[in-house]
Amino acid sequence: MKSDSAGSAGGGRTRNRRGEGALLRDEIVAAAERLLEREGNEEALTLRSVAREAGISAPSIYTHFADRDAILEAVLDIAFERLRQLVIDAAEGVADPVARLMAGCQAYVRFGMQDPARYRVLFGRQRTGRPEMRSAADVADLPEVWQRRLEAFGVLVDGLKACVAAGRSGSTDPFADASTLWTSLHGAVVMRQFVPGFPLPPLDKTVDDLVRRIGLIAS
Amino acid sequence: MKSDSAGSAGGGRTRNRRGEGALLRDEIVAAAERLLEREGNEEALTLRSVAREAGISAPSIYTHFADRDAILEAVLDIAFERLRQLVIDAAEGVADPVARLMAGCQAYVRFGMQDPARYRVLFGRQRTGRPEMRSAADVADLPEVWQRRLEAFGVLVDGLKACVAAGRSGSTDPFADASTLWTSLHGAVVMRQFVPGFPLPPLDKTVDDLVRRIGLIAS
DNA sequence: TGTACATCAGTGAACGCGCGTTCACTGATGTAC
DNA sequence: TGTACATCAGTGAACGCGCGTTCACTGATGTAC
Repeated sequence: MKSDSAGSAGGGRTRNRRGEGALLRDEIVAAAERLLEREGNEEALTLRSVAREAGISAPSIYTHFADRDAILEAVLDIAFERLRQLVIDAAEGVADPVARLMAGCQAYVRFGMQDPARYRVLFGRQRTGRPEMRSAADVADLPEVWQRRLEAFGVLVDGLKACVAAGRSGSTDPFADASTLWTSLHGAVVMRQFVPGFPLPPLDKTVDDLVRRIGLIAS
Repeated sequence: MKSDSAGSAGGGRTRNRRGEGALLRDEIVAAAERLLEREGNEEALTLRSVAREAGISAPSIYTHFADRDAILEAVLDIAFERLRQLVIDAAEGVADPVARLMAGCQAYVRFGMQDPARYRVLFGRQRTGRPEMRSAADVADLPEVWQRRLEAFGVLVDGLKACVAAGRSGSTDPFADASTLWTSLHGAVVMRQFVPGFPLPPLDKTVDDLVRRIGLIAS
């Protein structure tokens, strides 16, 4: 039944009008997103499966993407933007620095839990192009590649610094402690997905503990 | 040059004598291990690649393993055993409970960093067969699947309990806190592998901080 | 001790599959005259 | 206003690849008589 060409059931898409070929690019990305959400793993995103999902032939992809990896890159960008927005929105408007930091962290893990496939695209496997560097005390010190993608992390660093400034945190190296907090949140998310039956504490409790303890928040 | 059959260069293995066919099983597992170490990722372990590495034809695998997944299972068992042994060895003989807990945690992350592919086989991707349960206060409460595979985790739980008993930890729920410590160690390891250029703190410093802060060790 | 035979370890060729990528093409649509 | 033509969006068939798995087989080795 499933065929390589055309939208498997009934309709079949009508091709874009002349000059509007670029629209297909968005349709392809949207198809990739749907597929990622439905299948739940990155490997399901093959060039051919994306084409099928989009209701076009496989070669049509090449008009808009150089290769399979280019599609994944596009999905990656969207995912980073989504995460960034969620974290920033959650922190925004919260005045108390501890509550603000907490809200950002909770939003981060919520994204990871509710959108596991997309989270895994972001942080799940080795990527190519890994810039190296020695140290940093601020997000602004990071190479541009990191900056673009880790704005969400910046919220975390700034949040902890604000807690220190307000005398609510005893951290003497907020960048380092925020980094450790970040990797711990990451571990909390991915391990919950890896061993879903294991009796780990409720995630929001864990996040609360991690922020207070790693962030050295005075109780 | 590379051929599907025989050991690509020169020799070619001599087949086992009658009655010693089972020896090939170990050779296959050893080949899978070598391949995993060399290639660094689980996906490199295909039935055919393992056969090539072992210097045998692909169908020969079926005498000893039901299918591709069965090979991976064997590798998995070895990896769990290796991790278990490393953690237990590290903790053994250390009298001070805090130092003992610390030693176990350092051994855990050392395994993860030095043997990333093997670590990823253990904790890197979703697995089939996920038993569910609500809560636990002790490793003994866990289903057998977990017990067999998480003896290393048990060392951690016991270690924290010992700290509490010695009045060195303020934890009121050692199982939960040990769980959080575990997922945090996991995050520290995998994130360092994912973003190798990112200026994260030295891992042993991070482990020290995590144990003291999440474990509520009195300073 | 010699020989026929059963058993065992392992092979080679073949299958169908989905993949990424290429190529020459088709047919609708806008544009120039 | 009518028509030839260029352009553009997208297709269908084909390629070679490595994969997991099957099947009928081969040839050495131990065993029964």
